[in-house]
Amino acid sequence: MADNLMGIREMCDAFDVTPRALRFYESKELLSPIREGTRRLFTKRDRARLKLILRGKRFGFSLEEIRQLLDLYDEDPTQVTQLTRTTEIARERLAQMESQRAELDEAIAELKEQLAWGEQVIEARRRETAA
Amino acid sequence: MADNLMGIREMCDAFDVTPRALRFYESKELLSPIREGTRRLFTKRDRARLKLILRGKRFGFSLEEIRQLLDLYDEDPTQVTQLTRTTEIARERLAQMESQRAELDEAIAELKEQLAWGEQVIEARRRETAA
DNA sequence: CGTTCCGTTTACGTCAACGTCATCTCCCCT
DNA sequence: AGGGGAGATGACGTTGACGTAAACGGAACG
Repeated sequence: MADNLMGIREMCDAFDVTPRALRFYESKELLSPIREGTRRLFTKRDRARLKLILRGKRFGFSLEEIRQLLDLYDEDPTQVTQLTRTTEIARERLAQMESQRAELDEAIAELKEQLAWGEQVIEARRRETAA
Repeated sequence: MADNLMGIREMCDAFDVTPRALRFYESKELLSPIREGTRRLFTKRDRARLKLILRGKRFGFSLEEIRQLLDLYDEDPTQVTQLTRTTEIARERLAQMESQRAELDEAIAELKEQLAWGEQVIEARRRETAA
């Protein structure tokens, strides 16, 4: 329970990322490990954030977008104005995501059509050859 | 029937791309317009290929992947094996896209939750202030 | 004490898919 | 002859997310 802190190597192994990536995320202010001298010690907060970072990446968000979402998660929620701003940002992102989803749906539908066409042609060829 | 050939401007207008893009595709060997002196003349083959290129891009293929598919296609468009390979690749891509969409849906749901939470907090604050 | 690791900083390199100049050549119009 | 466009050819710029190399510091091992 005392050992909340992880070195960079442990982090890399735990999350399958490179040290360079972690330093890079820190430089972009997505992580803020504490320093023991010059070395980085990652807290449980850093680990939670990294998890979200990696998930965001899988979703196709840019690091900058992820940073904004992270800020949304932990920005001081006592100020109504701040909170209002962050929900605005969230709503924008949501709109983007939904339009992205729509585009993706369209592409999927189109690709399926193509696929069906291709398979049909293959089938026809096979019958020709067989005859 | 004689005027199979299009200048670069016509191509751009017809497909809504920039001249730079067309030259770039040519440099990457995705297109090979004939030359009248120094000028490019795009054939019907180029137009067919460009159509495929743009579709490929909508599907999220890289230009390099598209080039390979195009090459595969005119290596021998009558061979079933080639067509089969293409549909295999397409199916893989489709799977990727669908999993991507699933993740996106998940992310949208989470973000919506966050949003609802934020708005609820704002509402509560407002009532506090009003009281 | 020397070597081997792990870690740090600084800084330049990379890849994709073009955008954006800067120049240059032709051709047409008046 | 002068001007205006369209098109061509370099060649450098851009953005995002790191990779990679250089040069250094401290700890641990034998």
